Amino acid sequence: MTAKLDRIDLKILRLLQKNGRLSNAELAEKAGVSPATCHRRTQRLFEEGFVREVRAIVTPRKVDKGALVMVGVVLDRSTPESFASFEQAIAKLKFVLDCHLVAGDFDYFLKIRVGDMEDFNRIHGEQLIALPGVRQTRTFFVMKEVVDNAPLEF
Amino acid sequence: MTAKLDRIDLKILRLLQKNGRLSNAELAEKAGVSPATCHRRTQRLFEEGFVREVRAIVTPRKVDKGALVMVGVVLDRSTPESFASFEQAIAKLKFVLDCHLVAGDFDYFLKIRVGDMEDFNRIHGEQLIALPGVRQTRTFFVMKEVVDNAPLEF
DNA sequence: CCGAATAATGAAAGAATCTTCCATGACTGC
DNA sequence: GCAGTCATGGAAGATTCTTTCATTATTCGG
Repeated sequence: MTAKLDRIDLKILRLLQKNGRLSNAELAEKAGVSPATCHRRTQRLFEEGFVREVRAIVTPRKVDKGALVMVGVVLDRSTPESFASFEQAIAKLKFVLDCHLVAGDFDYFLKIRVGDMEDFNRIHGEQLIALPGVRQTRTFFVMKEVVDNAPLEF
Repeated sequence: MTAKLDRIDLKILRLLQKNGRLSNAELAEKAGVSPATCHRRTQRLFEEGFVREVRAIVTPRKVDKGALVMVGVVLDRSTPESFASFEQAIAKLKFVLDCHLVAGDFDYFLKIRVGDMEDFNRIHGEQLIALPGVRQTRTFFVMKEVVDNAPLEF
């Protein structure tokens, strides 16, 4: 990383992480280089995949997705086919923000956003426990979002 | 929500969620309105907080943060002071992406990004178990990121 | 159903920005 | 020291932003 990114690249990355809609002119000024140089640097950071995407982050509560739920999942069998089948199915569920295969007491951890508890209970009964190979789930309702999706520090 | 956002607003929000650096001209064309109207709509969506922020999402692996760990935390006491103290301390730890107070077997769930397991072990020993009021932690190393930080569907 | 008031729209235009070209300066390896 | 490579910033035409304004659509009381 340090081999590929100098101080200016890091500055651009951090600025864009804070405000992805900065104009090239503003970015250039804040980074301390000319607009032309800044444009080239930024383009490279995108092309080489340092920036995966630039995304507007919508306020969940404003679009009726104010409830957050963490769910631990245990599968019936720990076979590659079982995992693949589960992962294929979960990728289609739009309310799943995170799905991670983990080592420990669970097979998967899910992070789910829905409108409210009632909403979740319906989804849990109709969609989650119906996923292929699910033996049991453990639900952790989030009562307070202390830190949610903090920007990456580097 | 449906009362405040019409079809065009929703289109703009979804387009910006997919590509936060779309120019107003491109946005206007894709949304099917004039640049002037699109500009006003977009400005309103920002001003009224429908868009929390626009952020470049940096590829974790590219900046030596390729390892993801979920951690369940149990505190010694379940008092308001105990929670407040923990939350205040955790907000200062830059490697913590998520920290949520949950109902269930744990008090908090953490989502943490570090360089590798060794990195995590040092952090766990030096910083996590040293947090105020922590009785025990349970670590779930992420072996595969099936879905990470998916965009909100609405 | 009407009409007035309010709100939203798109064309237009000056200001700002983007994006590329190019000449210059800096660094590298021999 | 020197040739080759690379990064830099100025310049400028093309594009975009952002506001103004006249027009159209919508709302609401009567």
